[in-house]
Amino acid sequence: MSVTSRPARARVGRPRAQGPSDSALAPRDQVLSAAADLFTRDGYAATTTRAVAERAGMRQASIYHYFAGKEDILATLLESTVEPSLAFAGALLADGAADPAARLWALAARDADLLFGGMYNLGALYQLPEVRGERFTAFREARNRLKAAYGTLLGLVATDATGPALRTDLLFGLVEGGVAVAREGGGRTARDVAGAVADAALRFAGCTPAQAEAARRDGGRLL
Amino acid sequence: MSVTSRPARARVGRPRAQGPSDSALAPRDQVLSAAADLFTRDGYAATTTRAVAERAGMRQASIYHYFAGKEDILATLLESTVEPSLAFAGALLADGAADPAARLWALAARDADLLFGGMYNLGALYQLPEVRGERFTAFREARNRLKAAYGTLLGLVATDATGPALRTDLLFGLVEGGVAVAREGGGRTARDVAGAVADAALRFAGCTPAQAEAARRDGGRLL
DNA sequence: ATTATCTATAGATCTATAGATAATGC
DNA sequence: ATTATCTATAGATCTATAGATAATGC
Repeated sequence: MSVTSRPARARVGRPRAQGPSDSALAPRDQVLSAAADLFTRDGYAATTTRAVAERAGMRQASIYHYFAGKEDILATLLESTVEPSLAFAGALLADGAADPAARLWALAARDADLLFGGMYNLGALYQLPEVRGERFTAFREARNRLKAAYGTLLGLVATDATGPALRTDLLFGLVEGGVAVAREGGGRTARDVAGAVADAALRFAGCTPAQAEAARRDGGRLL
Repeated sequence: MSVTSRPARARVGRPRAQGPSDSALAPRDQVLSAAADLFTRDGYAATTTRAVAERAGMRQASIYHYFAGKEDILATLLESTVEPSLAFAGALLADGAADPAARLWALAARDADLLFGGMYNLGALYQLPEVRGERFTAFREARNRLKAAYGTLLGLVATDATGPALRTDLLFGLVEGGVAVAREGGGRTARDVAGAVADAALRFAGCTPAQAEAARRDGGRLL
């Protein structure tokens, strides 16, 4: 969802039937933003292209000027969501000087923030049943690379190596499970939930309270 | 999904076009079973009533003999899934003699088994976006009662009372997050995952390894 | 008579395409 | 000339209902 700024005036092309948009987003990003809202709330199959277009302020057919089809919109959202987490994970893995527990905390905190700290609960997209489809293989591969980064850091923190793959999956599930927690509402900020998730990740990795405290402090500097 | 046994012969009513079913299930349960399979795999909106009926061995219109509509099928599945967990939780809460950590372990283990230990990954139903709809209020209320039971046991185990509601939500999310882990496959049995989830719940509650070991042993007897 | 099923279909979508149109750019 | 949009619609569904039918029960 690259937020391209829109030229202030001089809009080429036929005007919109609903009147001009007051959004600061480029039209393509208006579509993505509308789709993020609706897909995360109502799911992919239950969201019609008409609903996406209307929320973006244009007619149903007009979204095909920007996307080849409905699946293309979801694929774009998924890939642009996982990318920043993946880049951050790469940087953390390369930073051999920092404490592994601090790096794990930072990865979980940043990831949680990206998953459900924004305007939309983008992490909910990951759990849509449609994401298992072939069109989204590139996204799933990126997500697996992110999981591998969790696994590497977890291996550096937790010394007992019982079922490392399962432990990694559970840790990953813990972070992504924060999505459901954040969605419950309950008057909590996403930042609270993200922090609690990152703390739980340390506890899960077997840190003592003292170690966790230090990791949290040092991890905060890595953000 | 009450598994009513079917009379061995003497089938009243017009025969099925696809020939008689070789399932041991009553027709209504064949529909529920088919729907559980498809809803958990493909989601609710993406599953057509035709697909459910065909998998159940009958024609699309015939499922309306057993259910008022598509939503009714999902509501039935949801309610019958949460009920056993809720009954077990009630029994555990009443059992004041047993160690709280052992009871927490037992609740998580049993719940995980019900969520993803069966033939279908029924826990995936809980995360369908449609479940937030009004038709499923009764289910959501039952689920909140189950969450309250987790909260009560967690409060007895974990002495530090920082954000008890958030901690409960995270713990609940950890257990339900096991659904996604079990779905990944990876050659693990659901029982492995359920055990790992229950262990993680104890670690999350702040148990030391020695306490967790004892709780696991005693909790196993409560199942 | 009762039951479980069937066939047929109405009415309401939903996605994607075809082709027109109303702006600006040159 | 190029662009972003529009209107209109084809073709493919999908859910639910109406009413017929082929069994058993009495």
